[in-house]
Amino acid sequence: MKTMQDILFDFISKYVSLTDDEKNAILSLDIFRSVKKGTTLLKEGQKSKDSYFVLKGCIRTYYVIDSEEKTTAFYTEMEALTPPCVISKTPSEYYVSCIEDTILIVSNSDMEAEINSKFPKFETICKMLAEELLAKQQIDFDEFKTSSPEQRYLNLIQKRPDLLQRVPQHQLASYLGVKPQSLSRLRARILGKNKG
Amino acid sequence: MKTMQDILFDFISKYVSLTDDEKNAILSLDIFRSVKKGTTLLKEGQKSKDSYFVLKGCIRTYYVIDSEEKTTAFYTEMEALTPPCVISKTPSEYYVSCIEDTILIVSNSDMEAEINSKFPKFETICKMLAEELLAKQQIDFDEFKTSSPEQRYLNLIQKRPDLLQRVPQHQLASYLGVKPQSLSRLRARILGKNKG
DNA sequence: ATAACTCGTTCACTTAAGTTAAGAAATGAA
DNA sequence: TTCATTTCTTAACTTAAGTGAACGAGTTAT
Repeated sequence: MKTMQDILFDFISKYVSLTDDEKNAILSLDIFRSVKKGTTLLKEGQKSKDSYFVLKGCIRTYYVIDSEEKTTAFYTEMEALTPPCVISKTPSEYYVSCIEDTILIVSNSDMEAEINSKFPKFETICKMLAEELLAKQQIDFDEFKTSSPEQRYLNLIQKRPDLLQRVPQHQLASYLGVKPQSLSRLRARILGKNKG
Repeated sequence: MKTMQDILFDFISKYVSLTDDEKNAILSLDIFRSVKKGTTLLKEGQKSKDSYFVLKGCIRTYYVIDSEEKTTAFYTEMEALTPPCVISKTPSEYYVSCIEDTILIVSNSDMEAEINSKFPKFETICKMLAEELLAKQQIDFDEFKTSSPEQRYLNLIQKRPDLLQRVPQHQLASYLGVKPQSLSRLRARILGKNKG
């Protein structure tokens, strides 16, 4: 049975190899955190220096626009989120909350700077991660722009089928860029096509 | 009158300060490149290690889907593009071409690795740039998801009014996620509203 | 147990985007 | 210049998403 630490180091080993010293330096930071379903990690208007890495569970980001929640992203196992407000050093424009009981790595940007100066290798990890995420997100954005809500939904079934199970429909809807009623209708339409 | 080199170093100075040695190391790479309007920098299916930084002019990325061009991004002065295929080391899914006579910095990922090992400071620049771009793109994506084509167009007028002047309508249309006819209609609609 | 909510679905109606086609205006090439 | 091509707009029609309302199923709180 893998511990959370094993999971973390397995992940990092995809990018660089770490010495025991470096591993201990990471562990000494005490960054693992367990949070209950429903917990809000970041609120609109708040300032924060925390980044999140999901080891187990699921978190989502959402805006409140005209007193309506607009969910824009889900982060599940092995996915990382650095809210834009951490980079821009301005109050957050959105909320981050847990939609399942979740185990996270929470890293503070000050702490990161410190470990970066001690172990330059971490700068390399972070750079690679950021570049990889940027490339991935570019592709996601391009797919979103070039497809219809129905295609996006079918695409989601292929790429992240787990989300359909673990996320409420109305949150999925805004993630797909439509209203919950439209997602219902769109699903009924697809079902009809497959039958007829 | 600013030279292209001045423009580059002014930009970098926003992130870190460079010694003359470091500046010379950059210049010795011979990275400046002038390209004519219409030049294709990257084709679908091609492999490449080149990243682009626009000093003057405008480049766009587009997919060809069902023999139709789908423009997904424009990069203008002081904006950088590292195509996903450079990160993933797979053939490119899209085209990159110049829509104006353009002056670029073209940097090769091998070359970057070399200069990174000589001057660790560059790793820091790249990391900051990547993180900043990631944050910026997250916000762009969120705005796209949470708004209608009309809102996106109005948003574009606010945020990148220059694009309306320098980019053909049909390229703007797919950038906004609609067909050219819909963009025409949508613009007529907005005009009508403003007249009353 | 019941009342109040939330969630997902459905329906009827409105609004806007996709589609097909046509024509005017601008651009480029011979 | 002239011819051909591309670009932009408009229009009529189709399709799908937004809106407001209603309903039942499942939760939560009292």
